Amino acid sequence: MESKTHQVECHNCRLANGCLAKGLDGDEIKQLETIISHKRPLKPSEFLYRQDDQAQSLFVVKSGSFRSTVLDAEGIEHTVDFHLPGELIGLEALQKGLFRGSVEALETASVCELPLAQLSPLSSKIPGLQSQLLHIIGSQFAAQHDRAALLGNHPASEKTARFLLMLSHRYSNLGYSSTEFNLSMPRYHIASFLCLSLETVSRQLGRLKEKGLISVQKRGIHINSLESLKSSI
Amino acid sequence: MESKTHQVECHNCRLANGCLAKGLDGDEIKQLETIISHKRPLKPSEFLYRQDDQAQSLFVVKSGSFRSTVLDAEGIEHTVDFHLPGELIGLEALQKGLFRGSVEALETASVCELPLAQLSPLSSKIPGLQSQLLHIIGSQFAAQHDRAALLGNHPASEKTARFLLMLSHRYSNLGYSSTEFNLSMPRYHIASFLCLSLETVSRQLGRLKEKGLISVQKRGIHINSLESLKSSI
DNA sequence: CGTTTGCTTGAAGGTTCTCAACAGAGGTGG
DNA sequence: CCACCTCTGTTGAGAACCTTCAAGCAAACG
Repeated sequence: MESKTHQVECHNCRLANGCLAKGLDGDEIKQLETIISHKRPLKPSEFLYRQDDQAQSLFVVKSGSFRSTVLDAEGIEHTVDFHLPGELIGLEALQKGLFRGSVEALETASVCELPLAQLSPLSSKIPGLQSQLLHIIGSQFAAQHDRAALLGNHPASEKTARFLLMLSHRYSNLGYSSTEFNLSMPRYHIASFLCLSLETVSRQLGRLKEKGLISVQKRGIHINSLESLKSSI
Repeated sequence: MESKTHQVECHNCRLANGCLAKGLDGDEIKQLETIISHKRPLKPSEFLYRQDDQAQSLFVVKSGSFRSTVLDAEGIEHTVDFHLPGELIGLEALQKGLFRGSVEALETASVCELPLAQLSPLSSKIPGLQSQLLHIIGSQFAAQHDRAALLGNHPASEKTARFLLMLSHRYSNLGYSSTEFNLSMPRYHIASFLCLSLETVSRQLGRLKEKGLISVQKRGIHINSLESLKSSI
């Protein structure tokens, strides 16, 4: 059952136009579908892959969300990023064929699998695929720039507000509400991502609530005014 | 004079085997050389490009070093990375054709210029070039994972030691000494990169010196024992 | 129904930042 | 040639911020 795959249908996937299939014609999409497979859905806290695993494939998040982590030399885990639907995972494996971090499902989640051995030749054959691949790679780098600005030298209050605004922006790009969403990760994962203690994150969310900028009910976040939240930074 | 270009000779460049030319045969290298140009060398603190500039090209550091920065929404500058010879710069522009950060020479420095419009078709034609391009992209992602582990949730003393070890490692990969090198950036750029105040960086370097782990003379760093420095973390 | 997990809140303590003064190097101009 | 200024780096003292330790609560789970 582990390796059972399902039929892939990029042409009626709602994510297709933020994904690799964007800009391809019907025939090209068919070729792409032949190399893509689906693994069975992952359960919460199940690993998609682990640091130092051999990498046969890249993955695109189809549903749910993921967290990627690295272990440093001392064995301390750092949360590098969260991944929402449509995002490409595993690019760091292009260097040596090894995954340089682990990726873990935060909730029930599914991915499309792109075998590296077939992706590269196919992208040489289909120019639109190659350019879309480079486009997506570029967005990942651009996102990392944004993340650097988010995490850099800011007090905890700003990091927390920026974190919520980043999620808001990403959900909005996916067609979801930009002011109302559920956090798919616990406080200590947010803390690890923002390089803060979990108590500080909890307190900062509390302060944003006190100020009337957001409403918080456990994992549920409601941003009362995007503008006020932005200007609070 | 601004746009004067010089002849490019990948085949006798000492960086070639960490660069795009790696694994290409003589004829393929010739094709690559036809699309690469050199700009005149940049002077210290001169910009290679600025945030939101139109991106026509990617760049590879040929000599000297660079610093890349982002401005956040509030106009605060963050140092995202330092770039040493052999490293590819500008990948974040693959998304929208705009540079998402600025890149500034830290000293007299030169680059090879790779026009995007010609790089993509050429890499379709030369499979070895495409795979080497993906390989380099992969190393950039891998490096970002390492950076996350460097910067994440550590006290200032560890960040500083890790920073020196990272530079040591990178210089060593370039064939330079891993224990003796000159910092090409002032303390406040290190501080901005590590998310610390410049005074804290200065004090931490002082403490590493007091402990006998390193010698510091302005920009000159000598690591007395790599092992001791590592185990001090 | 007890245990575990996630979250909140309080108090104390430590780390880092800010403000400030100072010193040396390098460049400029009189 | 020297005075002057700027830039860079060091060092100190106090304040602010964040972390750690601790206790308590609610919801989820077996």
